[in-house]
Amino acid sequence: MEEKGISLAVIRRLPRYYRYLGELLENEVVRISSKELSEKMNVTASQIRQDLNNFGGFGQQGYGYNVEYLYNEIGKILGLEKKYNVIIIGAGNLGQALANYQDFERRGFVIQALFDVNPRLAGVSIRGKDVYLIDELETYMKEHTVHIAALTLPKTKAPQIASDLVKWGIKAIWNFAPTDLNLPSDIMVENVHLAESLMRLSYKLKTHEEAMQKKE
Amino acid sequence: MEEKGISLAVIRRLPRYYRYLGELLENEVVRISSKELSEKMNVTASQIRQDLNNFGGFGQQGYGYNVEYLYNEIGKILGLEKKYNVIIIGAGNLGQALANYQDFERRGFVIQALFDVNPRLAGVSIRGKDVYLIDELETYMKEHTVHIAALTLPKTKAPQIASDLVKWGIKAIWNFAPTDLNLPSDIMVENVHLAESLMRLSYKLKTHEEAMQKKE
DNA sequence: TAGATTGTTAATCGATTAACAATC
DNA sequence: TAGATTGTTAATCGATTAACAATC
Repeated sequence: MEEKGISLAVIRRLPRYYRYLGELLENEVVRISSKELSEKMNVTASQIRQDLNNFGGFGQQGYGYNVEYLYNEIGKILGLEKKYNVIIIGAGNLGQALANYQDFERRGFVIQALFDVNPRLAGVSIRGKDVYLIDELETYMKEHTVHIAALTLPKTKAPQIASDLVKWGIKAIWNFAPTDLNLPSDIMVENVHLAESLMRLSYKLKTHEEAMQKKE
Repeated sequence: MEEKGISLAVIRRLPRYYRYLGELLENEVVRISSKELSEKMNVTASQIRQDLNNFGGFGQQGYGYNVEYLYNEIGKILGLEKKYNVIIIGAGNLGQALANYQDFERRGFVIQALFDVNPRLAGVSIRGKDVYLIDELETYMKEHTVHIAALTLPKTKAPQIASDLVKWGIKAIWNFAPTDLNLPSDIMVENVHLAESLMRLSYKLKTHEEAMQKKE
């Protein structure tokens, strides 16, 4: 059942397929061909078929793909049929924003608690989730099963907390701090570097403007 | 001066180089070779040299790269010497988190105002930035120069607001709504799809766990 | 000058696209 | 059965790595 060496490029695209299929499902579309989907998504039909066939044959010749079936299969590939317990380290605006985001719970990511250095936040509750003082993190980790920790704290504190979390048994980190965490290779890390994203936008804008000026 | 067809892969890496060089600069490192940098960043020295040479020869044989000079040059490439006026559409937690993020202002992204549908938020001020009612957006756009709009609103509203913004002259959109915006090709869009990022983490976690079980 | 390291060309590797036989 | 569309192999394209001559 298990697959070897799926390329990172494919994995990056999977959630987008999943989103489009979810929308088709909402619109009660029953079947779709790789060609139709490719037109909606602005990719090639070939790529869709290649990507999916990394995981198995989900379609049917002459018919295409059953939307609901494919949606569920991609969900399984992404591990969305499981429940994950998530804690948020750093209860500032961004941490609170994540705690408030209902979409995550729908997909099986259950936010259990938040932690912050600020004693004024400790004891507060955000959407029914308690905020604890960061000092309580070690005890919490020992008493609960935590799958994922979201790091929404300043970059100065992120590396230390991350290695503590690893020590206390965390297996995956969703890192929003603008730094790279150098953790053992068996710890899964997904970075969200907002500043880098904004710089890419800036680059595009600048380059586009220069191209426009050239034309004139 | 202007370059043709820099690949997206290169552009994605530029902000990361910029970040590492910034840290070296803070630590008062004067020069660095592609080899040293490659070891810090976990990439090949070859790739660093290739990437940089897309934009010109910033180094010196036998010496390496001057950290400050290279930092500034990459900053220029990314368009960070310019000031950009940014508005945030959607003053919920995420919008407020962005408004509070000081790093952006440091890099020349000046958040000018927020907009929200919620009348209770209108009139409020976040870190000195006023929140306006969304109805005032059209007038605001006509009276101000706005370079970038960050969309931190529900996906149901994002496409409509995005096309309104285009109509009113926006040139770049930083999209946090979990949907693709289909805008004219001269509008620059950078997506931040948090749910997709989390799904990739879920995939990695699931795949890693399965690999572990297999070993046993 | 000798040593170091770039800039750049060539070789390799991987990912995307095209094509088509298999088959529903 | 004929038409459609997949699954998959082969061809192409692009990105990464290796190598080395240029040169500081």
